[in-house]
Amino acid sequence: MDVTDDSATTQRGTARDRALDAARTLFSQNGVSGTSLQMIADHLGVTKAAIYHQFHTKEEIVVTLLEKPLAELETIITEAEAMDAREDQLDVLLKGLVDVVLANPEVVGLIQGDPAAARIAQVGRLHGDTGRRLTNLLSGPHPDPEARVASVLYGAGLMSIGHHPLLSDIDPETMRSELPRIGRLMLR
Amino acid sequence: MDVTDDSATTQRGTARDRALDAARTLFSQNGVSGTSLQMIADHLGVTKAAIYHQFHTKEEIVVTLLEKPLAELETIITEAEAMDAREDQLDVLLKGLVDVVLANPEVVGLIQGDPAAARIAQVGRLHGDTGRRLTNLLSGPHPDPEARVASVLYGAGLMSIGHHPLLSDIDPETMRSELPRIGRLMLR
DNA sequence: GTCTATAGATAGATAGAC
DNA sequence: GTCTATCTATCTATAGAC
Repeated sequence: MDVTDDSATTQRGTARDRALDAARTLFSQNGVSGTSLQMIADHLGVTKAAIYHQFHTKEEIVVTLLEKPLAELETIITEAEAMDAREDQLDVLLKGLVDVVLANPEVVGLIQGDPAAARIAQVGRLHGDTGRRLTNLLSGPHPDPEARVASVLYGAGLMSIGHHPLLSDIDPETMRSELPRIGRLMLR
Repeated sequence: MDVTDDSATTQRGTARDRALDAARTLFSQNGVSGTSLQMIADHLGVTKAAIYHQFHTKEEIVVTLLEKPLAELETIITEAEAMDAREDQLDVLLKGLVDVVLANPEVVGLIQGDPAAARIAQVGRLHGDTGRRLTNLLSGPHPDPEARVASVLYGAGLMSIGHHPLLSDIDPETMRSELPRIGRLMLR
C-alpha cells in the first residue's frame, strides 16, 4: 500500500504529524502522565517502536506540542508590550490571548491543568520570563491585590475554556468577541 | 509517644489522615496519574503496604479526598436553589463557592485540571447532576451564549485559583471579598 | 498496625531484523 | 520507516510474617 502523493488529509511528515495529533488528543483527555506511549501507538494502529522512531522520549512529544502555542504567546506579549496606552495594550493582549487559546485549545488546557506539561513548559529553556511578562501585562500598572486576583482568575479561566465540553456548541465568533469583552470588564 | 487528645495538628485516625494529607499534597503537585503509591509512602516514611492497609486502591484515596468538597458544593447549590430572587441566589452561590474553593484549594484544583480526578468525581455515583445544577445557577434564567461563556470562564478560573502560586501572598479576606465581587460583575 | 516479599502487569526505552 | 523482541524499572495490588 504505497502512498506516493501528499494527500490533503495527512500531508508530508505523515507519521510524525499523526503521532502528534494522537498525542495531543490523548494528552488532553487523560493528561500527560495518564497517557502511555502504548495508548498513542494503539490509537494509530502501530507499535510503540514506531512512535520512538519519531520522538526519542515522551517528553520530546510534549515539548513539540508546546512549541507552537508558546511561541505564539510570546509574540502576542511582545506586541502588547510595544503599546503605549494601557487600553491599547489590553486590547492587543486580550485579542491575541483568545486567538491563541482558540487555535490551540487542547495544548493550552494542558499547560494550565497538567502538572507534567506545566513543568515541561517552564523548564524547556523556552520563554523563561514569559509568565512574568504576561502577569505584568494582565495586572497592569497598579498590581494591587484586586488587580492580581482578577488577572489570575481570568488567565486560568481562559486557558481552561478552549475545549470545555459545556461550550462545545458555542460558535468561535461568539467566543472571539465575548472573551476579550469579559476580560476588559474584569481587568479595567 | 501516645496521643490521647485530639491535637490540632494530626487528630484522631492518625495514619489514615496522614496518608490523605500526603496524597492531597502530592496529587496537587504531580496530578493523580503522576503520583504513585510509592511516592506517597516515601513522603510519609512508610512502605506501600502501609498505605494499602488504609485504602484498598489508589482510586479509593481520590474518592475520599473528593467527598468533603463535593458534599459542601452540593449543600451550597441546594441553598442557592432555594432562593427566590436571582440576586440572592447569586449572592449565596458565589459566597459559598468561594468558601469551598478556599477551604479545599488543592482538591478543587484537581477536579478542574486532572482528568483522572475529574472522571472519578463524575463516576463515583456521587452527585450525578451536580454539574448541571451548578451550571444552571451560574448561567442564570437566560442561558444565552454570552451568559454561558461567562459562567464557565468564572467557574474554571475559580477552581484553578485556590492554590495558585501567583496569589499565595494574598490574604484570604481579600480573596473572600474579591472573588464574589468579580463573579457578580461577570455574571450579572 | 506495619513490615517483607512478591506477584502480575505495564511503563519508558533500546537493539536489531526486515 | 516500521516491525519483533526484549530490557529494566516501576506500577498497582496481594499474601502472609511479625
